[in-house]
Amino acid sequence: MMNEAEPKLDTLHTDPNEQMIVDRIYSAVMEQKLAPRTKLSELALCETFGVGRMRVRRALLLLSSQGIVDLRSNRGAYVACPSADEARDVFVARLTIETGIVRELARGIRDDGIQILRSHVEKEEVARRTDDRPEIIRLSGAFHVELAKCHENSVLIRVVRELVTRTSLIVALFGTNQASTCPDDEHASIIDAIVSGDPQSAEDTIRHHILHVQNGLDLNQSQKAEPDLAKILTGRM
Amino acid sequence: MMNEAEPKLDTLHTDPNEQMIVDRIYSAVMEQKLAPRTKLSELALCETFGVGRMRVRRALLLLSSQGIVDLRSNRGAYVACPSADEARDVFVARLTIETGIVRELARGIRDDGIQILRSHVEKEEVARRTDDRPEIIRLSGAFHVELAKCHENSVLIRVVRELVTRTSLIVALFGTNQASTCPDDEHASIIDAIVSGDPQSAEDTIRHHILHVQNGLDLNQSQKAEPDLAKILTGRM
DNA sequence: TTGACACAAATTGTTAACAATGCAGAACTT
DNA sequence: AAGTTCTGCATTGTTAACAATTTGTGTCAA
Repeated sequence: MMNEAEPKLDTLHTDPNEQMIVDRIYSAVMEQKLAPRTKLSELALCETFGVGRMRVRRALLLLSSQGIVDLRSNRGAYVACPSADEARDVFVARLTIETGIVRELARGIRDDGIQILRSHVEKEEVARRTDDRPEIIRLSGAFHVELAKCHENSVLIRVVRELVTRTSLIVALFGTNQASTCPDDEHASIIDAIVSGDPQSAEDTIRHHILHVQNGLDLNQSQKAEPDLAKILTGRM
Repeated sequence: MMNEAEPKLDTLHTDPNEQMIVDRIYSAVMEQKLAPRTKLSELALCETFGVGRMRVRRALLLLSSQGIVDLRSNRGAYVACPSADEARDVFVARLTIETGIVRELARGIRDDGIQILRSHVEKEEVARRTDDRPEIIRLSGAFHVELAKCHENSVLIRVVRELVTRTSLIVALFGTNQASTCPDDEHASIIDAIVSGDPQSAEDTIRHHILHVQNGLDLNQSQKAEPDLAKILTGRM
């Protein structure tokens, strides 16, 4: 029996449908509790969530359709391992979509939206002061989803959530030693730019921010933990 | 026995996987061969594609995750019937994403990309001259996907394809009597704006175009063929 | 005729068994 | 000892039967 690292997913006690399973894995990836290339065996997920194989397989299919999971025929499901090209695609797509979102928000945002964003940044600061690393990572990505939520557009929310999640995988793979998450005060700057009402300024700010994250990566070098090594490490600890 | 309109899907003779099934239904919806609220019974799809129920159910799940199909528990799968709110979301998302795409294309587009776009518009004109309505509809949507393809970004291509398909459903539901597809020469104008190299002009052109399509709809009125009536008509012809 | 109720048929959802594939370790050869 | 083949085990893929729900129909009563 293998004793590879178990996915860090708390067991549920309710009766979850496949969307709950998808969300749980989604969250785990976003919080970098599930590393790229982690094997997601059907049996393990069945036991973790207390459901039949069908539910698990449906959830895995949905996850694979969003690029979060790689489904390899007859070999199982693995947390996705984006290539450098895919990573670039994700960042370009984020630039395209998120700049559009903040430009529109700069033209008019509801007051409660601003409230939510500011309190979100506050939470980030708290997490940073208490050095709660998982929480920092989670909130850091969630901020961008909150921006999309201010737009109140179901399509954009879904797309941004997908892209933020994939960004987590990319950072895990290509991140350099330095702080590999969203820098400290840039989220606050984005809010300020939105509130100022200048679309161009808002666009520039978030573009700078996203590029900042991308520049913290090393997309030209090989990925961390190439397949063979990872296999060795998980096979025999 | 019901004698409702059969889905217009030619039978296949190869051994398709679920992605092929998804693509076929995708195409049928984009070409408006499958109307909203059309029931997609598992048995019918199994026979049409010559596959087992599992493949069909996986395909339907994928389609539902993209808003093309509504999966109602214990009642089956139906071609999606977007609400007016969902329709607005789709158009806002298209504005956000497609303006971003053409702005970037205006900053630099490969020559072969221009070639493809121009020959695409030519095909549209041919189809229009020969009054090939299904082909007009198909090409009209496909143009926007081709724009995304010029960007060579897998994420954006996928999202645009989804949105264009959903737009087909929306037009089918909310379209007024008039020409409910992309107007004649606006696609050519978009190409010209891109080639001119002025991002702002390109953005304005495609924004105008998308809004033009949206204005051809009647999103405030009730949808065509409200549920009850449709039920009556299909139940007893 | 209309409505309610009951039953039958059809369709979807779930489960479990089976088949097929890949993987790992043992045995064998060189 | 290194490499190769073989065999058994574990995991995934598929099928088919079964259960549950909805839907349509027919009967009956008001």
